Amino acid sequence: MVSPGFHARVYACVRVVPAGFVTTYGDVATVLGSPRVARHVGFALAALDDPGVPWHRVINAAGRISHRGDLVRAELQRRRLEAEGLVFDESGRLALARHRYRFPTTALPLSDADP
DNA sequence: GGTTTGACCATAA
DNA sequence: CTTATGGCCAAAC
Repeated sequence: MVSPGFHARVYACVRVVPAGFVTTYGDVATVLGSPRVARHVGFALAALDDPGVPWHRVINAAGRISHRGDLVRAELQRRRLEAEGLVFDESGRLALARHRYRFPTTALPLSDADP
């Protein structure tokens, strides 16, 4: 992969998140190098067509599921997260502080080029 | 090619 | 707690 598109990088990051943990759009964007492209992380996942990518482990900074109208997707996401042991509180949020996955500072699947 | 759009985020009121 | 606003930048049109 010599010319990784933005989507491909998003998928690579999400693929790293282990089961039982979650990450946020902003975190993924930050790991990719720009904390301001959080929207594109969601945009990339919206166009996702790879069952190997655990898209359900990506939530927003508030610890809630971003459905943006698609409640069906949100319910599926919540179900998958609960199946991995995550627990939502009464407000529909989950303990981000406990389950947030920390991306390694090195050895990320983005090392296609050196800064 | 410019314009629109978005599974967001931080801040302010 | 909620709503409003500005910013951001890669795809789709």
